[in-house]
Amino acid sequence: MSPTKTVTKSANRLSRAVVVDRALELAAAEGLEAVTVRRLATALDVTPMALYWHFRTKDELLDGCADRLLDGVEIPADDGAWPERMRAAMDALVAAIRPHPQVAVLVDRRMLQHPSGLALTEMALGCLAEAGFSTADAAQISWHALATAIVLVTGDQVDDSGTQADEREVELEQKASLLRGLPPDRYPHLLAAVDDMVRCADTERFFDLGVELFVAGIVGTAPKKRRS
Amino acid sequence: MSPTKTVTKSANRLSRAVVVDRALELAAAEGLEAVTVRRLATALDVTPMALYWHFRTKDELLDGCADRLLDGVEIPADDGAWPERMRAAMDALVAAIRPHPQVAVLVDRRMLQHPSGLALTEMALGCLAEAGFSTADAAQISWHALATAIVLVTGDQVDDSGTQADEREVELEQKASLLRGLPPDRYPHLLAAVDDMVRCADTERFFDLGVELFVAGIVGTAPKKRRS
DNA sequence: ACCTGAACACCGTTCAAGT
DNA sequence: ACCTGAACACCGTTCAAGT
Repeated sequence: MSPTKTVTKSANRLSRAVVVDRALELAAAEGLEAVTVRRLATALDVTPMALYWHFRTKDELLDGCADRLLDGVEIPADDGAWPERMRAAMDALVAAIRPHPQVAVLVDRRMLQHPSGLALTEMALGCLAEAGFSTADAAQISWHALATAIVLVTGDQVDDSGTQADEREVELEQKASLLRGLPPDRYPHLLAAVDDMVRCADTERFFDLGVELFVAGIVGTAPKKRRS
Repeated sequence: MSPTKTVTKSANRLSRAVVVDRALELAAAEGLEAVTVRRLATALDVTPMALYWHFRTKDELLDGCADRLLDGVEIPADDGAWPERMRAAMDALVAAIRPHPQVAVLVDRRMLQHPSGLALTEMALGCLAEAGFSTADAAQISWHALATAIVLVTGDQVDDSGTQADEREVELEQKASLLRGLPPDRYPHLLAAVDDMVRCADTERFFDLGVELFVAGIVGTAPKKRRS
């Protein structure tokens, strides 16, 4: 047999890539707060300090994770009407971070450090300029777009501590029954919406609505209105 | 002299209220990650374990901080057209959490646990029902409103670690000069907007634009359009 | 070049005890 | 009722050392 098949030890050689791999696995399995230098090290069968050869600090490691998500961005074609391009840019970002909701928060810091982040931002700023916004407004709206994408992805998910599936279910049910105890005369709408408040029935609709809402907001606020 | 004036020790008696006070001060001064059971204890001139008499866990303490922010909400009058009421609700929330940007993130978990949070949510759901949204959509939009308010407040601020004023300034300048090194042919809009991307010139405009954008999005997406 | 080992200054929290 | 003290199982990171 070739050594690459038997010698798993040497196959387990550390590198930024495999560390990030494991970090993403860990985050997916037990939440971002479980991604600890020490836990990551034991998961990689290595000393905590081994990681510090490949990353200067833990923050740099987390940046690596964020960059990995941004690597997956598929930059959309930059043609067509600006609202459609704006939507395409947001969809591309959302699609890239959706597979890793636990680490989506980290993308914020890397957006202007990563080629894909820069490309999407440039695209957004182009749309917003075309829409007639000042550069100051455009800048704020573009970062708002990023924040919206992140919030959409993270909001759909486990978030509340590293609890998993079943634990989460009882937690949600507690929250629901607490809401159901509210006085019906003062909270009619809330009581009618308890189930919808507590858990999201249709994830796809959730993302669509979120992006739709955002783009509609820009269109509605744009100084130069779009001709039909 | 009366004992209340001289005996500062007994004036320093612990209570949930004074612990939350100090926690908010600490967060304001050095960031949320500086709010540690042990640091908070030394700031209060007390043993770390003293806090555990008043709060079952650190999370409960942080909930206390969030509740404090929500206590400050001024519930707006629930009359007028729904887009105006929606805006009033968002403005009220933003106004309440703006004074404590560092702890704004914590509000998310408490919104449906706190009277003011419930009142604002009920109001928002009422607006959205009037606008013709399904309860499912309304629920998602209302939590999106909350997320937007929080993101607006936290986005304006120190956020990147507990760095303060001057440190932050050099950090921003680094980011800016990095952006200025980009190829001008590929990133024309980005280069034109570097200063606006890196720091927010007009905070008031930032909040207005954020809320405006959100409400406009709802108006633009609403099944029942508003009659002028 | 790549990793280990021991040590440091931190965390949140439990549990038994003091007053 | 309200707080202290010692202890436990964790953190991220530095620094010197191994191979």
